[in-house]
Amino acid sequence: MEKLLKEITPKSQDYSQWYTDVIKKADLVDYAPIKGFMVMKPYSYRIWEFIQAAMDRRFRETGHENAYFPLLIPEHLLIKEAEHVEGFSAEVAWVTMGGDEVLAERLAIRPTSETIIGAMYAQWIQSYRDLPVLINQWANVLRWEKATRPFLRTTEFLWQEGHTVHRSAEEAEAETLQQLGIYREILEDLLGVPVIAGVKSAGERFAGAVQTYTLEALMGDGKALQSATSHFLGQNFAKAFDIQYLDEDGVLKFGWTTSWGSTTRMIGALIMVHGDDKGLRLPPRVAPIQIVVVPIGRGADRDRVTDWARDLVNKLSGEFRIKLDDRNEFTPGYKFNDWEMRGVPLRIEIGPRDLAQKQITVARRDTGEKIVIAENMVSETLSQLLEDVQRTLFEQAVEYRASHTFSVENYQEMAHHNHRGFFLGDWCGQETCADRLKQETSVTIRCLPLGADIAGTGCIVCGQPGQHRALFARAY
RNA sequence: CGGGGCGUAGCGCAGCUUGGUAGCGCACUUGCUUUGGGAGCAAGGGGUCGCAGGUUCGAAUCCUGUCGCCCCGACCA
Repeated sequence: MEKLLKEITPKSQDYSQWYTDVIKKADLVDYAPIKGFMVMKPYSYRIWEFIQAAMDRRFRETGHENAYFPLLIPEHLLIKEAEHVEGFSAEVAWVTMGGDEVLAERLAIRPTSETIIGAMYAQWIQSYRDLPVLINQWANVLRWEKATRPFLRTTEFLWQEGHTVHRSAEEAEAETLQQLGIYREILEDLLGVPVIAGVKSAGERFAGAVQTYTLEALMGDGKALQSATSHFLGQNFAKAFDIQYLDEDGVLKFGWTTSWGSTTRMIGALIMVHGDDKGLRLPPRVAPIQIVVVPIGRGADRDRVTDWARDLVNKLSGEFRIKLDDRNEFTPGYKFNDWEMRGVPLRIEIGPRDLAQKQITVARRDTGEKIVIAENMVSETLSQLLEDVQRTLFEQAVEYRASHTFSVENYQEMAHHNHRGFFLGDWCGQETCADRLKQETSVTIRCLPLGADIAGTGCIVCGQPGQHRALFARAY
């Protein structure tokens, strides 16, 4: 392997520093002049736009519509659902002044919108004929966090939050799971991030939810990242906000609500799952630039090669997100490293030799492999290669996860792996065991994977009969 | 909120111990030569040394305070 990039700290040396280096050097973000906030630069915002587009399409296909609710929530609304307030009170930012005037009631900057949306739904819903209500919102939210990291946890972040109301518990639960399925598609098929679907234990549940479903992904340092959540809220919010409808039988009933959200944190998952010591590796489906073309040559050769490369780019630009790097001030070697750092999936090199033989040389970012393609095969070979990179990145992530997932019969076994990785074990269901585990090892219950049966080896903490098969890990 | 680290040019740093009016590398500008894995030479531009007090003839350097950022933990997408 050739010399590593000087600007990026190797993952093995210091994973956090590696992450910080990559997000900066790949031109994804800049730190904002306010603690805990970041600027998403065009390169990362474009990735977010691809995620948005794919998700939005799936939401529409499943009958949802977008709407937009206010940024500010009056205090009296925020505190209506007791558990919910308790869960969020520590991280709410408040607006107390309007111009020079002190406000009569302080206004919360939304940490999430269940309350204000619930208040509106209560007014909109009268009859069973008004149900279901299936609305999604693309928005920013604010949570006053103590420790922040770009994408993974920032004070302000972008997300979508879906809020639905249903006539029955069954329908609401089905909605909750359906949306979880969409998140899974986005993470796995679009971002190439394999996830484990499960239900949160009571201690990890969303404040005010009856049931929280989650997708957990394994990062390159062996820590878990909660990558999307979907909540069945039962009638908790319906009762707090008086969301009632008159049913067919003439009886006034409370609706059943759900909420589900996913955030720019998914970009953090993307970076950590695929990145390597040379920088970012982007799956073609979300790569702002899928193919970069680097002309090589000197003097007259260079002009001929560049002209030819420009023609090629023009020809292919309808089909691919392709860019010609004809900057004269950098050498090819510099450009190779630069685009690798930024994670571009394929690089085309065109030099005098290629020109003479009517061929192009393609380098894959995922494997580093170089392939020579005849001119008349370029278009179809490139699309195949892009698909192959997309698939390979996902497969590599699946393999990494498989080799870092361990079944354990007691929690001491986790120490053999430095508490890094996914651990599957039986759990008795007692929060005291979960607390003790966390206290001693910083490992938490990420979820109870859907469809997983207990092994019968007893709770990994107390040894009592297991009630659930659980996925344990240290988490971001 | 605890622990650690750091604030000097756009970035990375040296200078501080022992005070004397700021330097190196990269980046940037111009010119020439270069280009199949981070090019070379030459000439340039750019800094109220985080901020505020204090000590001193004189402070990047010493003292006091303060603000900010990064990392690691505890709490949360």
